[in-house]
Amino acid sequence: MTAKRVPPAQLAPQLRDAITRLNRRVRQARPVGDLTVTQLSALTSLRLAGALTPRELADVERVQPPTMTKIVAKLEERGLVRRTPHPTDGRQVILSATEGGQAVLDQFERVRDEWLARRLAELTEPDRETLRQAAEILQQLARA
Amino acid sequence: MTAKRVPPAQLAPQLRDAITRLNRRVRQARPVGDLTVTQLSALTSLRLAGALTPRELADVERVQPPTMTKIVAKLEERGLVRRTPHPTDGRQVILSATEGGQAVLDQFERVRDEWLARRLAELTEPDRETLRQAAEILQQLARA
DNA sequence: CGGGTTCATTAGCTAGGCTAACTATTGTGA
DNA sequence: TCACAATAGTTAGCCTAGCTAATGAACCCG
Repeated sequence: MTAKRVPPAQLAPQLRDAITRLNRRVRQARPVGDLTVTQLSALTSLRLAGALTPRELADVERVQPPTMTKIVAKLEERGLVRRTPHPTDGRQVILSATEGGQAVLDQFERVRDEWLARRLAELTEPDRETLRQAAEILQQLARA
Repeated sequence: MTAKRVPPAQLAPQLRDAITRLNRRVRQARPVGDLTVTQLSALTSLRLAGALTPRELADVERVQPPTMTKIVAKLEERGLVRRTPHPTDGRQVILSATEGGQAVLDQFERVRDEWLARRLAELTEPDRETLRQAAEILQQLARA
């Protein structure tokens, strides 16, 4: 794959379409049970952090608080997340993954035949390396 | 950025989260007027192809026909897309971009201060090259 | 101590997807 | 030639994913 200098204004539509289409495809493939990608992502962030407030989790996931309220409600309904009162501030709650939530994530991390992992396994090593680097840059862009 | 061998099962969550978060961000930034990213993408595909049936456009955009029916209805409402009867098959319609639709896309292609284009302009050339290559791979994954 | 700020939630909305079912049209085989 | 199967697009209904504005409870600061 030879390098071609593509100006940002031309790369933007290409990247946007790629992101849009892959996102659709990824969302259809429920990686674990019937959790949505959004729920899975929030649960993963919660587990990585140990505990977060709804506002913090919303920030990490790049959504507004009301959206996170609903996501967390679903996870709580399924027993995957617990809420505890904030030790010093009555306005806040502390969220953490329950053992059930951790188990779901453990299972997810071991899945090798999940759609995206399988597709990635079919790529060449250099292509995977490109995507690994791209993932970091894309996360950076999302934080901008 | 040194290369690190990351197995596919580990890369999958990283890539998925990156895609999910950037997709959210990209959707908030309406690149042209008040067209959504989905509408813009469909209109772009239509313009590139010259004319497509709803089924064909749905295939290109990786959505189901009922979804494309609704997307096209919105574009038609705004006078950006026209429907014409199929010359030989009464079941089908032919979709094409109107002059208004083409003008919108011309305008979009000239926008340099659109959010994503600006973010990309701020990256290093090697990072942009990584994303250019990644966009191709991601499109390929979306077609899988 | 009162007003402003913060936190999370609720209400209401749009967009984006899907499946199942439907209607109209075409194609095929007996 | 006709009946049935298949196809194309749409409609209905549903769920997910987001947002903003408003609300109530709690906290902070002058």
